[in-house]
Amino acid sequence: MSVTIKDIAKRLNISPSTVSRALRDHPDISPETKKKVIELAEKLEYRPNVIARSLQTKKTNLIGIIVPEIKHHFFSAAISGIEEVAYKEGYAIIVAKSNEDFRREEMNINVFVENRVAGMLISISETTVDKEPFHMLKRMGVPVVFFDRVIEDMDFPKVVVDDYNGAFKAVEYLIKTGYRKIAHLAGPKFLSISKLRLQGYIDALKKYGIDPDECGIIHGGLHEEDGAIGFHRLINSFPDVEAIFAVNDPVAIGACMEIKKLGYKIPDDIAIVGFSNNPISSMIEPALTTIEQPAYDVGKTAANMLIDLIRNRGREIKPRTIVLRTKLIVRDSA
Amino acid sequence: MSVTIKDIAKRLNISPSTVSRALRDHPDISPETKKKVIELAEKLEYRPNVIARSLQTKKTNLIGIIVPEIKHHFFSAAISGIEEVAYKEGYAIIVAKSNEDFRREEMNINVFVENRVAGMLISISETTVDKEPFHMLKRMGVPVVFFDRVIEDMDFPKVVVDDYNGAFKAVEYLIKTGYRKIAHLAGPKFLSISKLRLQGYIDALKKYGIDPDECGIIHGGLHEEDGAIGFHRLINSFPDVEAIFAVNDPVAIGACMEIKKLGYKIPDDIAIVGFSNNPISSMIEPALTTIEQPAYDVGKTAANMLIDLIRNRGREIKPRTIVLRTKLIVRDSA
DNA sequence: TAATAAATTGCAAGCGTTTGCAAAGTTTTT
DNA sequence: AAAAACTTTGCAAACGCTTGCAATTTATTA
Repeated sequence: MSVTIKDIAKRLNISPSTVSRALRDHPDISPETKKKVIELAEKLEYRPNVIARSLQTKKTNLIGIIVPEIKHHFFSAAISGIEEVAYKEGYAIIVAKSNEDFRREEMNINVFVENRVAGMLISISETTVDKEPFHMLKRMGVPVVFFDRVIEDMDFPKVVVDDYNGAFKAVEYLIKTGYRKIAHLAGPKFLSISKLRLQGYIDALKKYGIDPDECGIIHGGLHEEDGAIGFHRLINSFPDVEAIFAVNDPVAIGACMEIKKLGYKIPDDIAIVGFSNNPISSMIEPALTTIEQPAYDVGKTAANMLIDLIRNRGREIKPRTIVLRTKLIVRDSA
Repeated sequence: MSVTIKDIAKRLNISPSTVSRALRDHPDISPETKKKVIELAEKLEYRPNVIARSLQTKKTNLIGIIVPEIKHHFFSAAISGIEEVAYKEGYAIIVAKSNEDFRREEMNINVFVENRVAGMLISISETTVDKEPFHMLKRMGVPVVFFDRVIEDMDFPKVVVDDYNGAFKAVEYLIKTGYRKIAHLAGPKFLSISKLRLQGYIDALKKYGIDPDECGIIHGGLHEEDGAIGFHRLINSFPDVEAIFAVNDPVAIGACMEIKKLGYKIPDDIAIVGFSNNPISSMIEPALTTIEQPAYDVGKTAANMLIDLIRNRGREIKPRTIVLRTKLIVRDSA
């Protein structure tokens, strides 16, 4: 069906090895044969078979990406960033989503291993507790970089945003604006990002002598509906809440909708700050004050780290964590 | 490094072929040897080498996806849908973005061909005019399905939304609500979706005896900024515009921002309808009336078609076009 | 009991490349 | 003119798996 190096060799009465070398511009081959080979290859529309090459060289140009969900803006922007550097460096990306399900995550990891990807970029699901699949990757020597949602105590490199500081800045801003009763709509308890944002929130309150226990911390999911539900629970337990720091923008927006529906005014009755700076957040009414999270850069940085890792295989590289800076974007909701 | 079928064979004193068959549960192999093989494979953490298998079987489990941009909601949702069915059917997806650049699109196509993907799902860039790369795919016999942004006169199967009808419905709704001077912020001229939406707009006007030439058709890009720019040009040429139909939500939203900035009220001074039903559109103020475009379903449908194509290779399948229905979502902007 | 059939297993080739090394041909050096 | 040194090409094995067919072993039948 498709033309191979052998076909070219036969038509030119030379050996496959010569063709192979000619096509890759090997210095051993004379200019004339190179010319002949390349011309015929073009004429026949020869396409190197990467699969055969990979089998031989034991290398692939595939980078595997696992994310909880593709269509969430943070992840799709991160993937876009990864794709950008992967493309420039000659890698292709293969992406899988876990749907926040650790079993599916494990399946995806297996598929990637079986496809012998050069390395993986992983953002774990919120249900991931079993670390065995990741230990397996370690044993197999697969280069892995975690991004955003990481497993803290595994020594793979990580790229995260400064969740703690971002949260701290957000809450500090609220305090300085004059609020005291500042509640937190927190994320899933086991997720590193939730924990860090929660801690930043708590520490900011403490720094200004506010007792977190009297403010209201409501754990929930990461989506809009969780914001609405969370706000309901909040307003029941802490009717005198003045401001809210939400674990992310969707939750903040969900809460906003609910707040407005219940007839409160933002920010006059209740102020609110989100986290992520989703494109949406600047367009809602009132525009959401939030923490900018450089999703695209997270992707690019993680991809660059991974490619370094892949290329330096052998030479030991110390796993390190890169923390990208967040920025407070003040708009109208606080 | 990693353990192979041969390793298992050697340790068990049997032949590689037996191991191969045992692992794939071939009926020829006795239950006892199967058991031995499977147990040892697990103990040694054997992982089949998909690359070697692909080389042998001349099949891969890779589906290539090319989109103009990953982070746009429509595409990320479509990719999510594709991933869903691909996962279920045992395929992995490899995704590349063209950045709306036809040269990069061609590069991506080549990479996919060289990786011998089982098939491709393509949504073309807005700069694509040269069809040669696609003819090449045809010559090579690569299964391809276009989705959303298609090349109309190529006989690959296509999955699109009913752009024409969606546009028609949107404009008809505006007319029935009482507007007459209805302008159109159109997309890039050569894109099928632009053309169809434009045609739907024109035909709806004509049906009700309105002359499109007196309403204002402004061509531009597909992003927010294009909406702002477009509205500016519009209001200069057609100061008495009453309503706007925008080629998509980002453009509509960009126009909204500008409209509000210039002090007009929506929908009282100017009504506006978008296209896509981006998540954003329900959250802005006023909530955007728009046409729902089932992005996730487009992805799923296209993936299913492609997999059919892949599996039926040989048996001729007539390329056909599937048109997914759109729905008018009435909210506050019109 | 010998012949036949069925159940297991192994041999060997092949998928399309790459690559170390040998072979042949050409040029330079002594 | 022979030896040495390049230059250019080809041989053959290898990468890890699959598979048609032959070989072996075991069970069945006449």
